[in-house]
Amino acid sequence: MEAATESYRSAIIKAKRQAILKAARDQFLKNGYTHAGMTDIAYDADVSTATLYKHFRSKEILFAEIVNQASDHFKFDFPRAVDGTSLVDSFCDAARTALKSFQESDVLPLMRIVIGEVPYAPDLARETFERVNVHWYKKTIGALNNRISQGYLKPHNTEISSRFLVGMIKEAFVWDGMFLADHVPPTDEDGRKLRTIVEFFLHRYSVNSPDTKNVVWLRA
Amino acid sequence: MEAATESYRSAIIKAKRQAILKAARDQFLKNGYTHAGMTDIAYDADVSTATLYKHFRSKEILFAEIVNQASDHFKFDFPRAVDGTSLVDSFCDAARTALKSFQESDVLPLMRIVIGEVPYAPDLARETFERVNVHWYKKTIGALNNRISQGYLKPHNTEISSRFLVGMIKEAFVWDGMFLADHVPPTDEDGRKLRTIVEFFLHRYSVNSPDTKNVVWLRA
Amino acid sequence: MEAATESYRSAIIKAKRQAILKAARDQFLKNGYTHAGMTDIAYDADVSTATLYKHFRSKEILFAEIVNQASDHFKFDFPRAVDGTSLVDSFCDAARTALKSFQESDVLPLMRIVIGEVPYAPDLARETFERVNVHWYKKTIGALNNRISQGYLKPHNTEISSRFLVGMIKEAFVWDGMFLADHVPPTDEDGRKLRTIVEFFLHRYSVNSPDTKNVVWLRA
Amino acid sequence: MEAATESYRSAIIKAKRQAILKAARDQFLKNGYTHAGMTDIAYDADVSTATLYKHFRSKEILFAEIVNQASDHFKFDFPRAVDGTSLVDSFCDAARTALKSFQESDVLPLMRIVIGEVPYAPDLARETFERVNVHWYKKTIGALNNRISQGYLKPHNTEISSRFLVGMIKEAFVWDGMFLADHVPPTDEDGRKLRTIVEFFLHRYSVNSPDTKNVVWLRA
DNA sequence: AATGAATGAGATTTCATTCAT
DNA sequence: AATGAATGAAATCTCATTCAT
Repeated sequence: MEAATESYRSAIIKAKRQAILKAARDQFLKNGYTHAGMTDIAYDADVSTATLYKHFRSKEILFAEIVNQASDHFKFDFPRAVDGTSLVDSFCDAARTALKSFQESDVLPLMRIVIGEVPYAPDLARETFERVNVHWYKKTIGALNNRISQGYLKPHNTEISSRFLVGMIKEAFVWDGMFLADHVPPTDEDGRKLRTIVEFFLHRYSVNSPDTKNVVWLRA
Repeated sequence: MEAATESYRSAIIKAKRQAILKAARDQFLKNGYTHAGMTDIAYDADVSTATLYKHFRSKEILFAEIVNQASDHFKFDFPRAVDGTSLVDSFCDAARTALKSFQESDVLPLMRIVIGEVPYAPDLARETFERVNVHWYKKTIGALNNRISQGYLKPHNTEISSRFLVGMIKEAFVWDGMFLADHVPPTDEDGRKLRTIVEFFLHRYSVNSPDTKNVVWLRA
Repeated sequence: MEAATESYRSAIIKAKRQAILKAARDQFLKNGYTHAGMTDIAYDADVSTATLYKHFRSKEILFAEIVNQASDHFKFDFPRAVDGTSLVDSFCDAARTALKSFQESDVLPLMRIVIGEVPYAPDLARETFERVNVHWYKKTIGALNNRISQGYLKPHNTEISSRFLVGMIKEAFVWDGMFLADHVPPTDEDGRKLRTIVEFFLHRYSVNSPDTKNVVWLRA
Repeated sequence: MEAATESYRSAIIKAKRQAILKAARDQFLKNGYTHAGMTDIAYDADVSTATLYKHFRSKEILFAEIVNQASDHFKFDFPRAVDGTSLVDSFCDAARTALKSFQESDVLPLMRIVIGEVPYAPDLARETFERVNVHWYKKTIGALNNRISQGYLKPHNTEISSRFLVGMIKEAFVWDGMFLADHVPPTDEDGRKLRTIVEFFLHRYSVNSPDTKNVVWLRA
């Protein structure tokens, strides 16, 4: 009986925690860090401010939790290449997976806030950078190394080339959204855009792209 | 005499205006938008708050002025290619020019704040985006078109390729600084890094890089 | 027990709210709307400004509350006529009731402030007008209609005659107080003044005052 | 020559004074006393604040000047009765003259401000009361005494009866405008309204209205 | 365990008036 | 005589956090 009561209670507590997190996320997304009020968050979560503070010792901690939760959501794995898929298609699939996860995790508007708070919460920014950006690099590096060992790509420094690939993808799909609140990523042409990027990338690194070792660049 | 007096007075006024702008910039850079206090700015500029408000009608307007000033500073022109320079070198020069202007204009830490304020000052963000990002694209497009018309690059859609080039440069030199407050751009290896990017770019678009029209990508 | 605690707490809250209202009223009456400071009100009510703002979201709302409270207090009913009272006496009683309520509700000095704020708070002014002036008219109209149906007054348009009666009473007892801060309504002679007004009124509308249908006004 | 220059200068000074008064009036009418800024007034008058203060030592004095100017404008004289006019018509003419002057002097919106500032500027309020209200009474008393001495009205205390007459007129035409910013005095039916009031008044005081000395009021 | 009223400290902004030029 | 930039003082309001109940 006691045990049942215990677990019932803890279920309620967990539910409240979730309600707080949801309310906080909404507030942060709507109003930014500073203008999201703890009082409002508590009100939206149908909880007293005291309870809110029982769960999260400070606003900063609460915000960090939200951001970390979102960046957890961003942790993705590239899909295995389906047999008979062209190299281009398989890279496109991989890129699409990353982008989809990025968009669905809603991490971008939170990143905006994190970036704005860099002077005040540098550690959180660093952590977010690790969880989002570095994660993306690492996954890409892994995939590239994999293709190299399978003989599809020329051996090369994938730490650098991964940056090239991710850099182009972010430039095309992410950077604008940093500045433009209502920026809706254009899902229609995504396919073509991604394909262009991937082909550009393979021009250099695919094993069956022509060698350029002896090319002498023109003068200009 | 009158004119002299007039100019002396207006010189003082301008000096005060500059003092305010400097104090404000420092405060914003140090504390971000919200935590930079108008009182503190006035104090640092050795001016009463009332005077501060005579010069700038609101905090928002003051901040916008600072951001616009910085992004004005970012307006650069690519250098003309010196005769006998290799294509690679000339592209590296151009990229270095942009990066140098970017770093010297101190626009990055201000962009952080602008991004944090996107929900509250979307217009400022959009304007900054235009002045910084779009400016960078346009200059690059111009340079690329120039090289194409001179026969150094294969004809192609430079709207897209410029994004590739800028995207890789920003990934290498800018993006990290978005999140890391104390990020000092590694000026030492800049040369090598830039060169790698440029060479990667030329692999695809230089007229004397091998054609890949008939390449059939492997399956994977 | 819980209920008791609850009611104890809520009693304190109500007390604080009352303290705020009292302090605010005093401040407004003493200094007018603009010169009454929220800080001072909070200080007088022995409460922090934050608490003050928890109770009343803005100065405007606080003021409106006070005005509405006062005009609620002004809501009066004419006394029933005691048997054997002369018509004059019963009208005087009625007028005295209205005046007494008006003075005790302290609505006049608040009306001064409301009037001063007409351009800024037109709705409050309109509402006050309804609650005070219109209320007075309506009660008077009801009383007049009542006397008409009982056969004491000639049938006539009471919408108009009520204005006459109220207008004369306000001219005699209210209007001066609009302009003169320390104006103490002269309670001594009230009786005589009121009686004169009432008799003047009955000269025209009492059933046993002579008919003037065929009077031809002199030329002048 | 000197004299001419002198008079030219003083003409300019007078013009500036007028510009200030006009700008100030507009500001006060638009924004009320407190929110009308001296800086704005100076700006609108195309004059420096220092010059403004040369002309009017303080805001209070400036405001008083404006109000007094308006109430000067209200100083009217009843028209002489045209031969062959009925008593009613002549009273209506008189009342209309007063009302017209009241409306044209724009004194009402200024009176609103004066009333709002009673706690802060009691002397101005008292003076305005004298210039507007008392002036109105006195003119009316004079006219009434005149009619009495000419044998048109029964001899009586005109200090009291003037109040009755003015009170009813103000109730009908002024009072509402005190509270309702956009209140436009209904010029269409003015005639009928005024006539009703005047006839009501003459019922009691005209020499050829029936005597009521021996009327015994009913009981109720 | 939970409440939510209360808080201290600080935010931005506005004002009538002065005084060096 | 005239300017208008500068000011000190005060205004309203908001915040994350605490603590008596």
